[in-house]
Amino acid sequence: MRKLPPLGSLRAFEAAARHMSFREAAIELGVTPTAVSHQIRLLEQICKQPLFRRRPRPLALTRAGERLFPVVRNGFDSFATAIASASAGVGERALRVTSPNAFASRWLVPRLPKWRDEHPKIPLEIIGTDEVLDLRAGNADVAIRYARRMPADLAAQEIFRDIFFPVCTPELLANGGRQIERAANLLQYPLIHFDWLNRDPEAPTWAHWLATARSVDPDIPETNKAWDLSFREEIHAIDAVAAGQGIAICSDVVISRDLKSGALIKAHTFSLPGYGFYLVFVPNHPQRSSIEAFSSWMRSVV
Amino acid sequence: MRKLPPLGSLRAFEAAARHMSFREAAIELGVTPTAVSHQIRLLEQICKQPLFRRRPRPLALTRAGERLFPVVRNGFDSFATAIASASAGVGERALRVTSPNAFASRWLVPRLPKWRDEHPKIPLEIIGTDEVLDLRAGNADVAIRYARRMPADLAAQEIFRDIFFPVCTPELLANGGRQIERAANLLQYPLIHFDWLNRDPEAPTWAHWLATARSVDPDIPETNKAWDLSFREEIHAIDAVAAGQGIAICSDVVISRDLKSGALIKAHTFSLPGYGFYLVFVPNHPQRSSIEAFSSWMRSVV
DNA sequence: TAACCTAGATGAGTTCAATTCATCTAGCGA
DNA sequence: TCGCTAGATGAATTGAACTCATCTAGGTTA
Repeated sequence: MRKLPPLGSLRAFEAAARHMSFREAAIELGVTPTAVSHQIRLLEQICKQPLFRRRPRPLALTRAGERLFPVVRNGFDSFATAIASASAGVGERALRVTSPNAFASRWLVPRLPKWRDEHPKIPLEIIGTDEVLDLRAGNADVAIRYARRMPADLAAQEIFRDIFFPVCTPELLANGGRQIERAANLLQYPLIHFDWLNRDPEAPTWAHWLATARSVDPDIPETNKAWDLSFREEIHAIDAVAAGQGIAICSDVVISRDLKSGALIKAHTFSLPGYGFYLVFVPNHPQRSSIEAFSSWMRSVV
Repeated sequence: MRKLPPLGSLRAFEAAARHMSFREAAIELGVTPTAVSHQIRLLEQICKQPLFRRRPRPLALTRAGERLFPVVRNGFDSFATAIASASAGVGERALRVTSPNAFASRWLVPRLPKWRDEHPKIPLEIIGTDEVLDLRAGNADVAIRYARRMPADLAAQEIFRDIFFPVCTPELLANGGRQIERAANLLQYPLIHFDWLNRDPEAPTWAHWLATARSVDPDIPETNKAWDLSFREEIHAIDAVAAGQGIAICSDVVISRDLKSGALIKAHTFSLPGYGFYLVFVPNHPQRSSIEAFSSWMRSVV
């Protein structure tokens, strides 16, 4: 069984030994010399022998004191270093943001220069992954989570909700880039699909879009065709669309810049509801103010 | 400037990390789990990040916690070892007694078996030296000091006062071992001298003894002869006397056993006052009870 | 050599950081 | 689904740490 003395007594001892003066130790510790004297006396009682020779002056360590001093000093040095290391950079440390790949690529990364302009002192580190990282384990500071509902296990804020509709390059369309009026006409073009990780039957896939659009427009024929081109990840489907390879059902949020620039267009007016983008973080996170700044910026940036 | 957190918080953290349980840490530290929780939270605030992941169970260290834990554990281990080493053996440690050489040889050492009989649990370590060892520096626990007056700088007790008179073996004397009546007759024998460290003009040397005895017995001739044989240390002079090489002015205390056994005799009745034997120790010495036992024993042992 | 100054000691009284208590929450297992 | 358990929260309490008043010893200076 490990037995430790009151640690305050070690603190007083070490400071007095370093300064070889109770008075100076007291100044360093922000107490009176008497407090130092009491603590050292306590430690001497525990050790059952003197650790300092007080008389005659000057103060000197006894043999036992000399043996103990470097052990305590080195221990405290290592504590101070480790604590400084644990808390260092937290203020200066980049805010680590984890986000689904598509959102990181199409929404976040293109807007980073605007973040840097607005918040030059808060560097961001972007961790693009479709995996859900454990924030409590410290793997990231803040997560952008794409979910149907507000996550309940951590602090969360809703930033956006998106909708899904057919998207392609203007050049792809035979009508000179104007929106298609009859949904059935979409079937003349290659349909690009991507997987949804959660296997939600209501996820806005082509199959779901077509089935739902048919209730509004009975002209859409029943078909086994669900897609012509399929990708595992959303970001790759978007890349294929942008390369003019077909039409995909895309999130209006993720491709908002492409829509605004005209690089991509809404191929048909009918849309399906998507999910929400939530900013998620550990409650009372030390970088809370940076997180709040990031949240506000996300809501306002165009 | 080195900056340390409240050490109690490190204590709680380390115990919780070792047990990977706040509850068990609390049991070890003898506090409630709440106290552990508060301390760890305080430390996390200082580090500006979590050190433990509480949810979901089981409790786990964060990355920062993992980095801090071995540093703190190792530091505390080294403290506990050093403190145990500083206090170990103090209770079991021999009482270190420093004494003038002559007293150690002729008085103390021959009586050690009696000490062992009476106090089997208190071993003695005898440091025979005519040097004055610094008790405050922990070089010895208790000193037998031979001085004219009670030492004032430390706790002291007078044990004996001695007197000095001519001493020789019975075989040395031409009259069959009977005491010499006329002091002048002593001059027919080799006079053995030893140095007094303190150069006291009233120290009981042959010169002083003869000068003082002459005021009582005018028959003692003026003489330049101060000694025939001289030694640096008292113990060597006594050894020469015991070997039948002459007569020395000796302390009745130091050679009390030799006088009692008849190995040495008082060569003449005239005596000079000596000094006192004082037992000296650091006030509030941890082995105070052993010191008191030693003091009592010295006074009573024959 | 005496007076003054300073650093550490002693012990009673005071203070505040550490701790407890009462209550709540979340998640784990039966 | 319910009961149990471990950790969290915050106000109230406690006791170790600290201060204050006074003393002592020794170091320096005039």
